[in-house]
Amino acid sequence: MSSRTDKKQQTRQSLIDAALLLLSQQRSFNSLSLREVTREAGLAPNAFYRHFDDMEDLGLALVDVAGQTLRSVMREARLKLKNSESAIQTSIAAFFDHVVREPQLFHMLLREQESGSESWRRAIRTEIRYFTNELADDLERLGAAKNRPVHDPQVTANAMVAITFGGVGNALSTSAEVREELANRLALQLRMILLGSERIARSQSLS
Amino acid sequence: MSSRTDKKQQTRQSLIDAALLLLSQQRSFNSLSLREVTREAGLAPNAFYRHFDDMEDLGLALVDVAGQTLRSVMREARLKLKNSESAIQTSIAAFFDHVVREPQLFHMLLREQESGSESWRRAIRTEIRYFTNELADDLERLGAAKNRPVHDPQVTANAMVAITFGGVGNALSTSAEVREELANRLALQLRMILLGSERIARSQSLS
DNA sequence: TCACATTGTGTACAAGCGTACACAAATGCG
DNA sequence: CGCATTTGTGTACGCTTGTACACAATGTGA
Repeated sequence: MSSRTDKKQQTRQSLIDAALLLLSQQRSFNSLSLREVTREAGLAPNAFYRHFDDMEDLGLALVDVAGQTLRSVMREARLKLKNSESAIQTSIAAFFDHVVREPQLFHMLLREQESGSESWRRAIRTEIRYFTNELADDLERLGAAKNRPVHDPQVTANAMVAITFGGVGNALSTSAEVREELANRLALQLRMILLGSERIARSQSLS
Repeated sequence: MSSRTDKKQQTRQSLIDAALLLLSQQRSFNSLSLREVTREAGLAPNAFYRHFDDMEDLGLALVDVAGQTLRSVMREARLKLKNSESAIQTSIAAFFDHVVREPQLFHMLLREQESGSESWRRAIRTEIRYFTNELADDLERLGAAKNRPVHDPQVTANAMVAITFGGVGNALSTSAEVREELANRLALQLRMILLGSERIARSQSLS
């Protein structure tokens, strides 16, 4: 259709890509300057304003992208999950794989959860809550199916997500071997939570 | 003795205090400028160099302070812990109390764990590992005393710390009521981990 | 086709930054 | 005491930043 709006989306995307490229392990988003991003994208500084109000605005777009990819990864993992025994292991593996292969987005999510502006934090927590909710559903469903009850799926899922995100954060900055060790440790920790949750559920169903 | 070195320590501290003051919920450390800090401390910009090489250097000093206070809080909590039944609840309460009353230091720890330079991250992880080790010791000792075994205390403690730090991070930006709810949720989650760890320990001691 | 709206450029400016340098005041040591 | 060192100040610089303004190119709709 309109070749104009196409073009616009394209350069908008190039700004996003530029920001993502500049966003390395060591550089936080708000250490990026508007000029730097446009430079990387091969644009004049002023062109930025044709697409975003602000650097903060760009940041929100990034959070959005990160959330979408996160959800898509989860969906994939859930598909693989059906014909597998150890749900935890495969899910973690998928998650690690994705995050390690494309660390910038996830790392930004992790970092700006604590550092970003109020609106970013809200956006990020919404994404994480979304993630948590889906996991809670899974837990409840699988728990019922396998006759392994889960106490307060929401809280249980929240714990699992918190631990996973923290663990993955650590894993980002290490070698592949250490990473595998971390993945195993994480799996063990998740199992602890599940077992504990089950135990509480059982002890409560008695009374 | 030397009134000179005294004075020096004093203004050094004033720089640290100034940085801490500027470090609010919304401002990350590396958004602070050298000039800003000296301004807040009532000094000329150049005076900064008499005390620190760099802003990064100042940051390391802050991490150090944060680690010390964190450990002191833990020690206090451990004292209270001896004559109490529910170890988890009281520990969490102490931890929350401290962190909420003086959020800047802890929040910086949390935030720069992901955003800071390599050396900061190392420093912060060292502090956290320290914290984790002490908890692991406690777990093992208390577990043996109460005949409630703990599987791999290090890993168990790591999980508890990860969850606690994440939870406290959330708690920093909410009202007192929500905070109490979060504290309760956290306590439940920690209990899950402990129960799960115990379960694994028992099942392994059979084989 | 023609006028308008849109997207991007070039120039410019004021502000803030880190830091180099020369210097003042105070302190400590021989 | 007197000289050297230390701690802090004032000035000055070159650089980067965000953004305002005028303008060019180009696609769009009447």
